[in-house]
Amino acid sequence: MDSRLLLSLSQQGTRQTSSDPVSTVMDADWDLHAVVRGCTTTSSAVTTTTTSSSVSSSGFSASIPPSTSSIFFSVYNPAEQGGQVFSLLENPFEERLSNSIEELHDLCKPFFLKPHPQSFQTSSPLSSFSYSSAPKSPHKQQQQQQKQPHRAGSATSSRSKRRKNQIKKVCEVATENLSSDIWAWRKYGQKPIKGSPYPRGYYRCSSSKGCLARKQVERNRSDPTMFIVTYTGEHNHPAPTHKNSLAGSTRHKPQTATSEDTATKKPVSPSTSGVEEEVAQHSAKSESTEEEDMEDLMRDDEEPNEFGITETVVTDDFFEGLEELTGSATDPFTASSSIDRWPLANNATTAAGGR
DNA sequence: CGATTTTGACCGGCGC
DNA sequence: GCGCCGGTCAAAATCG
Repeated sequence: MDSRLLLSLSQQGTRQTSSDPVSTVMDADWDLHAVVRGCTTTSSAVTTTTTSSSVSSSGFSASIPPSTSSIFFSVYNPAEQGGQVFSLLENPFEERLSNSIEELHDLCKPFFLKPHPQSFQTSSPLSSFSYSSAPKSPHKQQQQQQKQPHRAGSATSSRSKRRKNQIKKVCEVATENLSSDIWAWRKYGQKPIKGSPYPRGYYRCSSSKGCLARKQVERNRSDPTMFIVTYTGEHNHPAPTHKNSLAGSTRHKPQTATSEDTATKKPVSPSTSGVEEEVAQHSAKSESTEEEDMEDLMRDDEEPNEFGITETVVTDDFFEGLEELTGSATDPFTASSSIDRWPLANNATTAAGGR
């Protein structure tokens, strides 16, 4: 029902005070925050990459569902404390959208034109989406590669400096689209996050053993219908051509299962487990068709969008911006139906890994 | 039997 | 230097 495309590119040197680990990504002088919010009327209509009003000069592309009823782009430079907000209502994909997209594109140019020294992976849909920060130190990847069998002592080197300078891609994904992830993910942890009522699930790519890709899924506290998916690392293997062909795809549990069930079990979308499982279950019905549709669309396009529609490249100020957007600009569509089920998952999960 | 999830513990980055 | 907290590990449980 509510799908949004939230695009946020940020480069900033004057980083806003944020302790969020996400905020360590970029270093530059300006910040571009493009928020595209689409509100689709039906959950089945969500995924479309075809009408992409894409800003793709450097591989960045944004797709907007045709049924989008309203779109907001906000472009701001935190250094100036200001910004422009393009509000596109009604028929956003007509002239005005294109105009605004162009505007946006112009605004983005400085960013897009920056060289991409390090794309995440060429075969991944994310690659079209990825940006690269100064490759200061891919610590995490190194750590993972060096991963040692014993945690104590020897493990120390493997985890060192894992947080800093880590390249992350943050996406806000609607519940319906959590299943749109084409990759196979295996959950390896879950933790309650301070300040958030919802736990965060940690996933790694299960398609390939040495794959360094990581994914974190967390429910958006200000908009529980949305999930914040953070990708780190990169896949070292091509994306599965078809979801059903995912290696080591997740198992299927009967409906009784609280967690794994929908999410990881759907052969198609293992990505949605842990936190989002309830929601995934909730939307399970529509998923089959939805995904079929999407795959059709994907086939039409060159590359599938990993998240269906709602993708976000976010760095530093994602959550701040998010709060502003979802908070101040409350949209009626976010009142969710699936939240009700959340407590279940939450209960089941919060106990996990906590401390 | 292999793959995945669950979950408590551990480790280290980071802020104070 | 200390404590908090996020991220990861790995054993156990579970499932197909």
